[in-house]
This record gives sequence, C-alpha cells and structure tokens, in this order.
Amino acid sequence: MLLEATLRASDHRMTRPRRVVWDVLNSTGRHLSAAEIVAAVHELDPGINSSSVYRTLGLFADLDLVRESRLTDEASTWEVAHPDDVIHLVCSLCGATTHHATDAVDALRTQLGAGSDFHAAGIDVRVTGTCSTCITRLHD
Amino acid sequence: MLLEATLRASDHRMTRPRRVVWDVLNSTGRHLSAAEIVAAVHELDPGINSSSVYRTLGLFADLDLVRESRLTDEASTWEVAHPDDVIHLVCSLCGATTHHATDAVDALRTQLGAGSDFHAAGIDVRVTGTCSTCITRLHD
DNA sequence: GGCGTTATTGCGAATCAGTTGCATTTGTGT
DNA sequence: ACACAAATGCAACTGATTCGCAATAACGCC
Repeated sequence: MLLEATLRASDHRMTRPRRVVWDVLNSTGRHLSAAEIVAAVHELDPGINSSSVYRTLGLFADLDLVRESRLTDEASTWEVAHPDDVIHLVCSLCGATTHHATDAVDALRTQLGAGSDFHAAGIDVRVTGTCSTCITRLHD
Repeated sequence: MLLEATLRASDHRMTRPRRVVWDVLNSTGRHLSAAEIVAAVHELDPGINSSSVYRTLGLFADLDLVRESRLTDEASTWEVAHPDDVIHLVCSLCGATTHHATDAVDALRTQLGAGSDFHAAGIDVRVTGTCSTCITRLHD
C-alpha cells in the first residue's frame, strides 16, 4: 500500500499503468532499463503505452519511490528506492549490478557537513570493477 | 605535450580536431557537455565536424585522458581526467559542479578489497545538494 | 451508485544526443 | 616527395525519450 498512500498524499491518482509499473519494479528487485520495464509491463498488459511508463517512472522518481541510475554508458536504469549507504557495484564484464552496504557514505556525509560549505542532499556511489562470478570465470 | 605523447604511445595520430578538443577541455577546467565542447571547438575552428568531436572524446576516454560523467539527468559531461578521490559536488539549484578531495574513497576501496568478493577498478562519487553560493542566495 | 471534473492515458509525431558508412583528406614513416 | 593507413567531414540514421492533444478513467460529491 506504500504506492497508493504515497500517490494520495501527493494528490495523484492510482491508475492501472502506475500499479503495473510498480509491480514490475518490485517483483524483480533488480536494476531495470526503461526498455525492460516497458517489456515487462506489456507482458502484464499490452495496452499500456510506453509514454505512460516513462511518465510513471518520472513521477515515481519525483516522489522518491524509485531511483534512476546511470550506471553504465548505456541507457539509465531504474530500481525501487533504497538508502544512500547502499552503493552499486557494477561488473564491467557481465554488466551485473549488485548492492553493497557501507558506512563510508555516512563518513563522507559527516565529513562534508563539517568541513565544506556544500549542503549534501544525496550521495551516489558507483564502483566499477569485476564481480566474483567473472573473476572465477577468468581462471579457466 | 601529454596529449601528443599519449597519442603516439597508443599508435594514434596528432590531428587538428584532437588538439582543439584538448585545448578546449584544458582551458576551462570545468565540466562541459558535448554540445558545449562542440560550440567551443567551432569558435576556434568552425571547420571541425561534431562527429569528430564525439569520436575524439571517445578516444580520449579510452586513453584515460578525459572522464565522462553522468552527473545530472541531462546529457553527460566531460572533463580532463583526475583521480577517483576527487569527487563531484553537484548543486541542484544552479547546476554548478565542484570538486572535493576526500579520503572516504580510499577508505571504501580498502573496505571493498578486504570484505567483499568484488574487485574494484574505479569509484565514482556524486554528491547532490546545495552549493554555498546558492545557500547564501536563499537568505535574501 | 451515478455524475462531473480534471488528471492521466494512448497515440503518433517530434526531438535530440550520439553513431555510422563512405568518399576524401591528412599525418607519418620511409 | 610518396604511399598507405588513419582520421575527417558529411549526411543519413538510430534509438531513447518527450510532447501535444483528443479520448478515457479516477475520484470527490451528492
């Protein structure tokens, strides 16, 4: 009910496209590209237009329900919102994105609060490298 | 001469478009969008095609001469390469990007090296918030 | 539960950053 | 200077996202 509550609280309507997009995002838990989301949405309801999916993603982002990331060179990806201190590890070999919780983000936030004259709102950390699966695969 | 040396070392030629793009990037020091770079290049030499600018930026990125960042929702920006521990503070009000050196990145790198099974190559930190100028401006 | 209002949708056209194929030009080693 | 590959300029193309607008469907109200 998080979705409906958030929509109502911000004076928006609960519509079919919004419900379906929300279901798609929550059912995978992964990072999805807009194209993947559109495809999954069509699987559930081919009648939903891709413009509506884009509009819905934009709205969800405004409401902090989802998070848009530009993790790679390609198109951006979307996922259900999570705290800043969960950062992204992007494997440059297989493209997989995993989450990693760290206190380094909080440390940085504290540091910024004390030392600099910049007021930090959001911190986004992206680590590129090689995931364990690909490291293993390299030893063949 | 960093440019010519790097190009030669990687078996590439020193051409006019490459020199001009390099000059543009180095003369501002700021983050520039591809469109801004194209405009600045045209200022110096209207004969240089924008495809060449794009190709040049791609090459420079491959050679680690420049760094491409997707700091905002808009198109990506380019800047002369700098170490990972210099992070980006992006003001969401005025859009200005500033640099900030921190040891938090090294701390994170150490942490990842020890605790996780992910081999980190590059770490990219983007902080969104409000810059000092805009904070001051809000007190009017 | 119907009814009117108005947000939201579906549609197709438009936009826009970036890419590509190819003929022509230009560096570079000899 | 010459030859040959690399790089450029051009123009057409791509693919993701956005936009305007008429049609539709939530939601508040009676």
